[in-house]
Amino acid sequence: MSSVSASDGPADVSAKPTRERILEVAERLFANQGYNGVSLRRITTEADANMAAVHYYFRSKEALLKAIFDYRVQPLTQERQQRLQEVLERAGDQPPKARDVLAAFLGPGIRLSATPQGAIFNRLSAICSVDPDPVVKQIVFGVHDAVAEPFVAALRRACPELDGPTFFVRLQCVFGCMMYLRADNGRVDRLLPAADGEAARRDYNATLERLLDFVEAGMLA
Amino acid sequence: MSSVSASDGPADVSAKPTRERILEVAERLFANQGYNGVSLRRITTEADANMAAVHYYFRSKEALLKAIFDYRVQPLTQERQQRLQEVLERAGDQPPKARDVLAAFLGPGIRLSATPQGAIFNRLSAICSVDPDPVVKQIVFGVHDAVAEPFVAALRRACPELDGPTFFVRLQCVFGCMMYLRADNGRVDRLLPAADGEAARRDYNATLERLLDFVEAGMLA
DNA sequence: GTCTATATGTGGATAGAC
DNA sequence: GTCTATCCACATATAGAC
Repeated sequence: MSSVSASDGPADVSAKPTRERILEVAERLFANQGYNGVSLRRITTEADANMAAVHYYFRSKEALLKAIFDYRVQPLTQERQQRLQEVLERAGDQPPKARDVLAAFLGPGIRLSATPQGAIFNRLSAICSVDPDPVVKQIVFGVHDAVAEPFVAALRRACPELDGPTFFVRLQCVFGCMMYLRADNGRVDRLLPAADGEAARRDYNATLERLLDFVEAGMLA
Repeated sequence: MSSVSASDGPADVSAKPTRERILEVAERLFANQGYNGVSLRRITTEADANMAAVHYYFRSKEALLKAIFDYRVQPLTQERQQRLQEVLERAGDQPPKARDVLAAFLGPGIRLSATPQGAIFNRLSAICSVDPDPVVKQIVFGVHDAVAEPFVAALRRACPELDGPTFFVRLQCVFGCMMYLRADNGRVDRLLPAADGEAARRDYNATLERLLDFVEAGMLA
């Protein structure tokens, strides 16, 4: 992203090295049309490169997707882990508050939508997390499992009164809410006044609070 | 589904007419690997037919997917509409209860998972609803919009105190929960004891109640 | 109605020049 | 490091025999 010269903006993409141009274009196209919906030909054409460059830099299409996720997920994971740690330290020996745990996990992802590039990755992440292709599934689940485990353990401690299957269903609901918001697939826009969707998207911070209100109430019901 | 002769079960698929064999196999394969992840060759091979039969009966791959949805969604829509009407009639001039509206919309879909064929269609429906392919999106959104609109209007009346953007986000959460449960993508199974997931899946009726507890609390928070 | 054979297009991957 | 040209597998769709 941050390249050698001061860039004029996302449009001035040809100033960056070929490898980064490919990464950016692939991320955007995958986010809009899915991994299997975009050909390497299309990516290289729009990145002002050629097919061979992909195999030179990434070896394969699959490895290109993996590179995108590795690059983007690392800072996300770090922030999540740090926030969770703070929550757990504040709680001391007591179980943490459900809302705090949820905020530590959901916040960094939702806040990504503050930047256009982050919003693109959010859509990519959400789309890939339900992609039926085992290649895609393995990459996405793999990069997220490490950070999801301590979060789930903390949330479990925050809701000790729930039985196992209930916690299972509710955790699915939490993932579903997060996924759907990050995917932002336009379904609800077809059913509600356009102004409401625009207002919600304008303030991602309020969106996070609204999401937390929803999932906190759901987990504590 | 209900064919001429008393079938021995889903394995005895060759007793049915070619058109129905293709429909069933395509539904199952699409549900597991997505529309673009399955070739007509694979479908016809497993349905004990050949490529040309698909074009004879359905004209194209896209029309085959549409036929699956038309066939499955019709009874679902009818049940949803009837339950919603009952809820509205019970409420009279008063706004309906949010939980009743949610139950009318979510119940028929979740209960589909009671039968293996229904569970397959639920996965298909969920996967396709986030499929980035515009062809797929148009088919799925199209068949569901008609029934979603009165449901959304009723839910809006049940939550009059929410401002527009908040209702927008919360409705996205409701769709996200429904979608994720119906997709049942195995993500949460990787993070929780296997017994909890199995127990939850065994009793789809309890799953529906757990889902309703979650989304009702979320909408009324 | 059901098949084989094939037309036609596009995908990922690679060889080899520069 | 970057390109052109090409290989090969597989996709949808269709023509035409039976």
